[in-house]
Amino acid sequence: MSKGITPQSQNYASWYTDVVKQAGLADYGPVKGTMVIRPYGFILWENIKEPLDRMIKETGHVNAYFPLLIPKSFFSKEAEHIKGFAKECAVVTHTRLKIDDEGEIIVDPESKLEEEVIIRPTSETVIWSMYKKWIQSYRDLPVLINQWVNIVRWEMRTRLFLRTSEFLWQEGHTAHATAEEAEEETLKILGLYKKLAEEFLAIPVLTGLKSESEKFAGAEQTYCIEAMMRDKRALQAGTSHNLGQNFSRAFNVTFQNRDNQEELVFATSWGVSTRLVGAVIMAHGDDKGLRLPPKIAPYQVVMVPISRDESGCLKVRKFISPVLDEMRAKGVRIYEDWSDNTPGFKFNEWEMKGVPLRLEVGPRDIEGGKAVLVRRDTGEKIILEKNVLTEQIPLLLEEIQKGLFDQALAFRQKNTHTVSSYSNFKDIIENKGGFIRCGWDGTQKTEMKIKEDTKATIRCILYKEDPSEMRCVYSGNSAKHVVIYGKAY
RNA sequence: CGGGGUGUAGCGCAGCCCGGUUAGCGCGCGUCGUUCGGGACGACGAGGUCGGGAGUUCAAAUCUCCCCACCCCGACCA
Repeated sequence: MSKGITPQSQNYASWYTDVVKQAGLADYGPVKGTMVIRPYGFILWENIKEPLDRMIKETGHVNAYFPLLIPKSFFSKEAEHIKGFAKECAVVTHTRLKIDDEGEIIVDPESKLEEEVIIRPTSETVIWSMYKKWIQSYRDLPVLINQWVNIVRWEMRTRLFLRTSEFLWQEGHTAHATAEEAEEETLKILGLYKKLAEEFLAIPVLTGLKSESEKFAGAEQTYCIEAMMRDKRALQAGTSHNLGQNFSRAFNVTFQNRDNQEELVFATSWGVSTRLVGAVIMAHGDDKGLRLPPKIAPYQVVMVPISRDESGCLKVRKFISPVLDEMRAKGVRIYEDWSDNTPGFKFNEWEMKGVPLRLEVGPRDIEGGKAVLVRRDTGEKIILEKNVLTEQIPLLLEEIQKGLFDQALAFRQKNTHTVSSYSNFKDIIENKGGFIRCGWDGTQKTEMKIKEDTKATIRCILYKEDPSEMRCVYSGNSAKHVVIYGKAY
């Protein structure tokens, strides 16, 4: 247990906030619902972005930038879309301030906009207004554009990284000539997201389809990656939508096909956000703080010198610097903590910050030509000869990466229950928590009833699994889908 | 928007009932010294419109009224 961090078992929500603040990841901004991402948190986000951006580009997409401000009228074009987002749109109504007679700064009533603009809660509408201009022929397709931007969705209740009024994300918007191609794109991106989560964030995810009530406003189908946090709740970590022709119809985006016929284009959109940082925190963190996967950790190794005085520091430096230089040349991210805190303080501090490996170098090590390594994932202490460090540390980092994934996977498996009776379902949701795998008759009525009873929702439909042997856990009718139920963030 | 609560140093709080010295404590912060293999210690020090306004009073952090802000719990969301 760590000083100043509420244990997970006592209050998971407090644990989360404590860790985010004390590890220096983020802080609350001055406007309710806003978040300041501090450098340590931002490096983490950059390290998540970097591999995803690379994968997005490798699959033929290009980055661009569309404006933050969107005419209000655009939102009325797609009926479902506006229904979904209307309640959380920030609206710009005026363009300037002025100083009134009492010296107070007020909104200048004379600067009221003719047409109000909204701050993007997502960019489908602006993007499709532009695609209309750019797409005429099948030769213009596909359009494969992504953007890394901030968006605003006005929220009542906020939690750092998980739910804030403004957040950062990546949103891809593609246009295709056929429905098949759009579906293929939607799934391709889902695959990238899964790969990002599992290979880089070390978070195992389920992939599936959202139910009608949970899908994106304006989509035909929403695919998602869903992860289990350490409090056994589900976190939607990414979504990929097949928008069909809904937006091309709303914005009248057509193209001429090879047969000289006019057709509406097919669309997709997909995104992951800074919420992934929250996912990393909650999928791996323990009572000591963060546990970061080496691939995305801001620092992979922290070197803590143990020394009595200045000359001791010098000896440490002389002993270990060549090793550190060599590792840096191999691309290992290393932080050397020369601050004048005590070693014990530093151990706790860097454990809280989740650094995968700690390297301790003190007089005893120098004398024996060794160094002490401590793994953050297992707490295991390893003493190694100095001359094998450069070779061993990268291997250990790989092991830790894998170790975190394996732990998370084992945890999810242990907490996923296949059930066939509703009483069993309720018992597990109330008393044990976790994911429930069961049959669903596909009706909205069943979905609503279960939500009312238990607050659990369908996290995803396992569309690849065959439901023919199953019955609906609620109605007892033959199951239309195999689904995963859980309480969600 | 309905219910509950809190505003006092950077953070966390005590003091308020029952008005009365110079408003206090812990952490943090600064300087110096001793320390340093699991959250060190000592000395000295800096830091306050007591959320804001009005009122009662010889006297208000403390009593009265108004306002403001934020937090927690219930209907939405990546």
